[in-house]
Amino acid sequence: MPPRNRQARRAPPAAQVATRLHSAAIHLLRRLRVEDQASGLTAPRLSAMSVIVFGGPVTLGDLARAEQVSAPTMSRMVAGLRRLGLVEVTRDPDDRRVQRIRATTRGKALLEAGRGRRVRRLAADLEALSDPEFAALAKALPTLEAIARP
Amino acid sequence: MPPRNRQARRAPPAAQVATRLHSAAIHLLRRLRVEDQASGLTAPRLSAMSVIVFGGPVTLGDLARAEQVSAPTMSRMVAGLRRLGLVEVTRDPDDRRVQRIRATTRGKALLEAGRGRRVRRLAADLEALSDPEFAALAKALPTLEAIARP
DNA sequence: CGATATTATTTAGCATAGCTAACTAAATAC
DNA sequence: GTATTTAGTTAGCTATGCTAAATAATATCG
Repeated sequence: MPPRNRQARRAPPAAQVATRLHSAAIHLLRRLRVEDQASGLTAPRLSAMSVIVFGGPVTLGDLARAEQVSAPTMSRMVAGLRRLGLVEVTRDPDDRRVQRIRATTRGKALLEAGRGRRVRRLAADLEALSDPEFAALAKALPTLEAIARP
Repeated sequence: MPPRNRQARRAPPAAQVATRLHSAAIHLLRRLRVEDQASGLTAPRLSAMSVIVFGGPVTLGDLARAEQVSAPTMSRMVAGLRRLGLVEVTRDPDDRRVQRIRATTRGKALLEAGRGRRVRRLAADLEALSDPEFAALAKALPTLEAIARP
């Protein structure tokens, strides 16, 4: 008899789930991105602000690595955010080469507002789901989170 | 007695699922983005190529709307992709204002290769899941897809 | 039918975002 | 105490984003 699949019967292959999950993630975020216009910030700046706000005080190198851009690019971006009063930068007293970048109150508020718009839009769509659909999604959530940040 | 929740008992609120789903999608794609370096294309170009390859021949306006950028921005990007030999552009015979943009064989190959790298990486992570985790994810997939593109 | 409006795209010009190469300054190694 | 490494900046280039204005083709309407 043929070898069992990973699930007792007829589980879709991982490659197919990967393809569809990848595509769904792209389309989901593309759709939610519309809300970002209201923030008045560019996408790279919003993304950097998100790392700064949720990642506590970060160094410039941390930020560049997190955003997968070069140090000079991030250096300039932080300068821009600083001019806008969204972040403040102090020197590390123990190692005076490194900076500690943190969000100002205004910066936090701006990011939270933007995130709120995205999440509220998504939540509204979730409300429209049937109970079993919503339950299935909620049940898969921890696994999705594990996959997202290994 | 208190009103029942949407699920019989203790379903998480939509807002919480939305927050977590949003965050998971962001982190998932941020992680997979690493693979894009190998393509040699910038992120906006890869994204546009994806719309062109999967969306059949598209007009410049379609593309600009899909990518949520202005027409001038997309006009220039298409010119760049054309210089690289990744797309070709013809005029619509019925309405000579509009273009029909389509991927060349080389363009298709390049995009498929990049997508393959991302999907293989994701599939490898999915393989490491336990059977119930994988099953839960597979079960939630259609709902996720419905939410992703309304 | 011809003037006018609308639609699709391009051009011009500006700010931001991406890169590499080369520099400064501080900390570490030897 | 000189040499090396590490963190960040400066310079200079290309690409990506925008708005305003131009061009060209189609659609409208009187």
